[in-house]
Amino acid sequence: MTERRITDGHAADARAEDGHATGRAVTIVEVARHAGVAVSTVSYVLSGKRAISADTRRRVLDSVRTLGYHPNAGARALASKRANVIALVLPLRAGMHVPVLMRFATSVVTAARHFDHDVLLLTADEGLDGLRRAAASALVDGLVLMDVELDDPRVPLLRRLAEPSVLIGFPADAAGVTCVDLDFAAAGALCVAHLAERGHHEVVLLGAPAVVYERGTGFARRTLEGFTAALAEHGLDGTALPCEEGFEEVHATVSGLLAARPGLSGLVVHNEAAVNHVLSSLRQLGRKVPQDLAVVAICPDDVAEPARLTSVLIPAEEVGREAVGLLMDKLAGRPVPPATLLVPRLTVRAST
Amino acid sequence: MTERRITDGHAADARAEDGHATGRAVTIVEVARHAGVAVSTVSYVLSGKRAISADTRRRVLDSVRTLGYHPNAGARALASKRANVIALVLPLRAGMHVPVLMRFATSVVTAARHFDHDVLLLTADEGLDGLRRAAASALVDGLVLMDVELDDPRVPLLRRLAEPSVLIGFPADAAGVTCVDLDFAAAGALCVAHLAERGHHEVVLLGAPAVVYERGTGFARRTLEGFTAALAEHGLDGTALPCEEGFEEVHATVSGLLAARPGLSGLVVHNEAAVNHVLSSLRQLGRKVPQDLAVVAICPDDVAEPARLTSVLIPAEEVGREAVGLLMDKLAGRPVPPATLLVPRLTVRAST
DNA sequence: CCCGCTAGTCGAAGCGTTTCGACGCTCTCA
DNA sequence: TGAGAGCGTCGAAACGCTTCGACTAGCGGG
Repeated sequence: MTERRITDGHAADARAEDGHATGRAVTIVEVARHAGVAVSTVSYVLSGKRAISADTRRRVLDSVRTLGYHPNAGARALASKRANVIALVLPLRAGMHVPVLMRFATSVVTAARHFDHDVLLLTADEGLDGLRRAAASALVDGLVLMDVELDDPRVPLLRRLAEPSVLIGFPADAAGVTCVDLDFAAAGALCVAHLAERGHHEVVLLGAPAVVYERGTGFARRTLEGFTAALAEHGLDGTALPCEEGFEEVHATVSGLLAARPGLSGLVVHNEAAVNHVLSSLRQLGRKVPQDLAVVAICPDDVAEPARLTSVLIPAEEVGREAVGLLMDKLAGRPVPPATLLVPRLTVRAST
Repeated sequence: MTERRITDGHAADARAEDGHATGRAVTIVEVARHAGVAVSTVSYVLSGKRAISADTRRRVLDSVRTLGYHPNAGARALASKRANVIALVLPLRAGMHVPVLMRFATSVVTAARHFDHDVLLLTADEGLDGLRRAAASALVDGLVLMDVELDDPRVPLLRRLAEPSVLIGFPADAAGVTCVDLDFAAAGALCVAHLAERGHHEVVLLGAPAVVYERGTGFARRTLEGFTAALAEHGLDGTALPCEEGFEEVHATVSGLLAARPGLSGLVVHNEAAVNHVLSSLRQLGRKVPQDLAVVAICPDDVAEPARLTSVLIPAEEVGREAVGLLMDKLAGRPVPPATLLVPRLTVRAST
């Protein structure tokens, strides 16, 4: 533990008389008095749940503004049984691609704000208790979970929670839960179709590290299935290989692959950590992209863009937005589809 | 939703059997009845704010457990005027080093949980209104802000907010706010001391791009000061140079530097974007690290580690923990120092 | 022997909202 | 012309918790 050093100085307690920022909070009672109406009327003006005359509404809103009224979140939650807060459960497991995670997170926050909700951050390491606590204490109205594993212990808990939830990703048994994700099978197929269209006859999928497949992670497996099916459909020759993430391993894999398959002309890379190594490796081996070998990646835009890679992007923003939308539907009692697969889109750049 | 439920006396619910996860929430009234005590007694057992006999305490805690009671967060917040939630304000500006950001965030969450607080995620793009809203609605008890700019518009607002806050980083005018950060001056000095100890006599600091110094950014300037002072203290020869971030510029700077200072044997790099370029550049110029030139970096571990660089790391976890600790102190009315500087630590790797 | 303590418990008054039912109105239409 | 049907507003009852003051024992000191 690092000791801390204290610099001296003085905490000057500056507190300006600058409107609504400090001091005891304004309550709805004061607004009502100021506007000359009943408390309930103010509430109805603000919620719009009953008709209010234009004149009254204006007076109330004026008072709200001049007094700087903000409803007390706790009181509101208590009375309405709605906290207007959703939980975002983030993994902090290493190995996740952090920038993508962050994009998910911010898109969830932004989307939630559109529905006048805030976001409580839960980390996965608090485990089941965290979820239980947040739900049972009515701290949150619903949950969005990221990085769902195939056999995720949280899923059974979610099923029996009163609070609705939406998963980003698919567990093995998705019965009774709502899931959103990119349609990775379609993404795999799309890459193959693109290469087929470009006239390639022999293509290989370079995927996640072997351990990811063994763990049976959903998206890796689904990409593989889509890829394989599309291979057959388009009558192409090819196969899929796991791929580690260090440069040395990638280089070994790539050179082995090229030696074994002299006819290989297309590569699909679904491994954001390895994709740049693959390119370096090809360069070192004297293969030009796309002349000698076409490369399509399935990865976030901020990886594909600088490398000028043709890619299917991971639409983080869209997924987050969709997840929040679904959660809001569930909160409102609207029916939602159990599974939402976002249609992949391929962006052609310089690598094919 | 389960709206009605008539329970008389002992409620034999499915709830207790299946881990208290579903159905209408248990209230403190039910706990009190079950334990045969007054509601207030239950409250005091749970909060420890009054003496309770061992026997009563045990009975109450038993009831809490068997009923699966979780206090309602809204009601608690309303009655106690404490939400037990703090806000974490994250920038989503591009250009931030995202993995570091993430480490900050998780450490804040973890630390907050230690104090039985949760974390509400606010993104900086909601701007001042977000802060104002969260504070005024009593959604949160306090705020932790990251990525504070020198002339940050949020600082004046914070000064006048009733809710306490802690900044990670220093604004130009830090009067009236509480700040935490790594002690960059000490970090600069530490690098010099390390090189002096290794017998180097001439060392140079490669810092942030010139524009950053011109803008007078706090951490860059503080590193420079520490570096310069330490140079004098240890009787070393040397200077400091700004450093752009593109490879070409770095290469030009480095080769110019080596030409101008044939005696140069140590380099301190405080620029996480440029540090790898510096290494490549030295390699291209045929200088071996550490034989011909020793290099110390001030950068996150995940940059230093793969490059095997001796470095002073940015202690994200510690900063987050410290920020939360300070915020809790302020919430408890304990006095806190206006500025807390974390003592830097140097990790020796292969580059010196 | 009474007084004042302290430890342990209780009852009840809030905390600031939402929401339900009720109450006048004013219209409309039979 | 009188019975509904809205509309617009109000008052009061929740919501589930914390906390304050009060009360009862039991106990040591003057």
